[in-house]
Amino acid sequence: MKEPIIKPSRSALRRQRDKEYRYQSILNAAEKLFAEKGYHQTSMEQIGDLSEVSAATVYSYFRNKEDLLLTAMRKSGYEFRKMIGDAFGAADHSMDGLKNAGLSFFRDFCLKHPEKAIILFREAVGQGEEVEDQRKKLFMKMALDIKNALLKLSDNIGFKYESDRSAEIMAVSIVGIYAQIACHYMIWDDSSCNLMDIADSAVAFTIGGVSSLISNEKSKPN
Amino acid sequence: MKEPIIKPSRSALRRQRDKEYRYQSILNAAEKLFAEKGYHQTSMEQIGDLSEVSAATVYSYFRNKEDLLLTAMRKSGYEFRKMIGDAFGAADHSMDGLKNAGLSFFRDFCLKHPEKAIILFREAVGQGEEVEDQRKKLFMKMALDIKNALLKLSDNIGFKYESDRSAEIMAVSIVGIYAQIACHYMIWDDSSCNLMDIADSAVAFTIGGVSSLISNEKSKPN
Amino acid sequence: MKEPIIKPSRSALRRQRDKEYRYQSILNAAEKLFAEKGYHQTSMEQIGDLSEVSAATVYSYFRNKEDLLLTAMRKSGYEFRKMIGDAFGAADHSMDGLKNAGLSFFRDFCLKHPEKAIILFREAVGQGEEVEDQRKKLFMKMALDIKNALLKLSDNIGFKYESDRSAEIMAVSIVGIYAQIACHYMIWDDSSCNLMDIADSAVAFTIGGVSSLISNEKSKPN
Amino acid sequence: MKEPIIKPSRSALRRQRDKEYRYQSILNAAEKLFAEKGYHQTSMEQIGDLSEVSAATVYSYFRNKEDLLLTAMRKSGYEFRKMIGDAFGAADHSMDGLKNAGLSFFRDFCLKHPEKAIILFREAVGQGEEVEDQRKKLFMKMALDIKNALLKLSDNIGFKYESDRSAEIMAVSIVGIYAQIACHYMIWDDSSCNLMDIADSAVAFTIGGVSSLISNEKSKPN
DNA sequence: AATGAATGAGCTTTCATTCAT
DNA sequence: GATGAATGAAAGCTCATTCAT
Repeated sequence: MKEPIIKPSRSALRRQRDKEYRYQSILNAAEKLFAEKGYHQTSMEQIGDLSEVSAATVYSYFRNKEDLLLTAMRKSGYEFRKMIGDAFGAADHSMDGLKNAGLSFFRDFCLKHPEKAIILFREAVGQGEEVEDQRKKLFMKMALDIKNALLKLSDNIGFKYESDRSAEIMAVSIVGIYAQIACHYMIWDDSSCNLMDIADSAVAFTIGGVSSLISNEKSKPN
Repeated sequence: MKEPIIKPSRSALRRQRDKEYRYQSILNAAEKLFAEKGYHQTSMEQIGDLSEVSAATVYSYFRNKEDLLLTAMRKSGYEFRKMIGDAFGAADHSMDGLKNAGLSFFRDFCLKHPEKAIILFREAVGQGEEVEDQRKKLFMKMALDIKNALLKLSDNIGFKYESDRSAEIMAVSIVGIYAQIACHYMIWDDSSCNLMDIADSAVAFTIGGVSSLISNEKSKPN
Repeated sequence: MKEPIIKPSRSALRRQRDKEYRYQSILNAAEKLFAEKGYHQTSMEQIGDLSEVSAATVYSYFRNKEDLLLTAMRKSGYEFRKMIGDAFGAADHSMDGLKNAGLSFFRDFCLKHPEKAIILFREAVGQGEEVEDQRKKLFMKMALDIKNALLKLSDNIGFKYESDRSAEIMAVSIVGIYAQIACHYMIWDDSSCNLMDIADSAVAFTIGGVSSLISNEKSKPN
Repeated sequence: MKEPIIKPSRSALRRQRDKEYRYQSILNAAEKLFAEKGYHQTSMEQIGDLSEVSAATVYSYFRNKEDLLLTAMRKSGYEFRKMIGDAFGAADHSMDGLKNAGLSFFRDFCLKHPEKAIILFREAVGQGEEVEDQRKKLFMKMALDIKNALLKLSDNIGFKYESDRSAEIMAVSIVGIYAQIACHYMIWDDSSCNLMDIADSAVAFTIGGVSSLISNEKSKPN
């Protein structure tokens, strides 16, 4: 049965647009405040103030405060993964891709959206069951992405890792490296100015670790 | 004039011992609960209940709830550093020492005191200014320890890193790797059973990264 | 460009009125309880109960418990001063005005609002720095009002006091007399029935004191 | 039956003396702190600290905190009454006696023991049922003393007041005057330097009030 | 749809007081 | 008798969340 196509009226469109705009401005406000003052130190009223609505209105866009954090985290996670994926793909899944992905993380993610990095690596940590559960899922996906990239890479070069596990562990390690470097040099000790130099070293370390395992495998029979 | 030497009475000694015991049992209770239910989900009363004192008594041993977290974090941090330092030193600051330190972290720290790892890597994160400040200091010390170990290592082998910075970044990366592996395979996905296998791989990755940079340096003129 | 005139809607007006009503009923409840049971013996919850709101609501109308006491004190102080001022003015600032003011204090202030007198002369005393500071300021204003009345009075009669100080001291004394009489015969020893007889005597004493000083001055060669 | 007379041993005597000394030093500490920081702002521990005993020891000398306040108040009250009585008696219960008593209050009581005045006129006010009850009794006794003095005075001069009540009211008023002047010029506005000038005026006002009523009576038939 | 207002549900914290030693 | 230690009992206060308008 065909649904009658209702052409949305002009005002309905505007309303729709306004709504979307509100949603974003609230979310942005939350991100900003969570990153700046911390999740617990931010009240719903402050989020309302910054996004120019009342605290009650925030509730018609987000289930609750936790939902705001979850959404912000998911969004950041999504961008993280996209960035990594794009960078890796752009270099045909080569070793250079791995390098690019690492540099891109620092250049395009951390430096451009520090608040996202802070939420992902600090504010979403230690905030109770539901958040932790989502964070776990997200980080597992991130690790999986990297693991797949590593597998593709080895495929391309024509070697394989000792085990599937091995690639996974490397992936998890890489996530750890990036997270810690971001935390250390951007969040704690504001070295934003020369973060890219640091990034170079960190990426070199990463590549070194990966290569060494690949080489090791290479020399092995089988 | 001779000061009378006040020999602590037997009862005073016992009281002293009792007090120390209380202090420890409260701190242990807090660690356990923070790790199990989360910092914010734990009330002072629950800590009192578990350590068989009243909440008010908890306050005569610790300034406030934050103080408990800080103390727990500091303690965990201290043990982390000691473990790493001992393991590295036990192998004469050689490359094996680096390996031992890594394995020791997983074997003697994570598996034996998972609640300490959880506090260090999860519950102490995202808990406001003071805690964050202390955490930063602690993690910087941890990174410094590892950096110094790396420097000693290179001295022993007779090579040096491209720069001081370079060693530092490796150290920070190593902290990141360990933290993330612990989080991933122990906290999230309880693979405690075979954590040591995972540890092997992670350590291999670490060693690979370090070696590669050392080798790279080696091949460089000067 | 013309600003659109925002006419407050009917509902907004009602809300405004409701709010004002709430504020008053909370303040009245606090006054009643402070006077009856004492400031420290009254909890925020009890104030909420009596004014039929929750304790949390009390906090959205008053900063804290102290704020309630301060407000109550200020309000009582304002009414005290108004009453005295009116009574004195109504009799053209004559000696009769002084008398009227005294009688009015007992008749219209103490007997009609005993809780206000109790707050002013008992509950606001000895309650810490901020309250004491405000109380001091209030009582100084009260004394100043009376002093000015005394000065006007002497002007009217054509005599002057030995010094400005002298009038001030009389004023302070008068405040003391009224406060003590109220405390003694209304708060402690409920003689409300014949408080006005007592008032007559107290006022007579006051007038006597003032007159005597005026006379003394009169007889002095300027 | 005759009690055997036990001659107290030397050590028992010393113990007795020590105990008395402790009692006084605790009470003094409490007076000092109550006057300086306020009753509620003073904790038992602080009282202990200042008198060099533990808070628990304070409880073997005084029933509770309220008891300390009550004792301090009673002691101050006793000295107030003694001072007034002596001064009045020293001048043969004449009008000069009244004057002396007033001056003595300011000179020998307020200036010498400001903390006593503060406790009597500020800290003991508004502190709950039991304290208020004792305070009432004390102030009634004080008023009665003065009333009796006034009656003796009128006897001496050969006139009488309109009624017994009349003398009582004057007495209460006088207490009020002294209390307020002390509060105003010593506690609030530290005019200790010239408090005696102020005292002169206040006493003059008092005497004026009394005289006027006596004169009034005198001129009346009967 | 937006919001002012109300509140439930906690939580931390303080202290006077007691008691075993 | 002195005291270190423990605690009961509140109290003040905050905030995420709900709901009537």
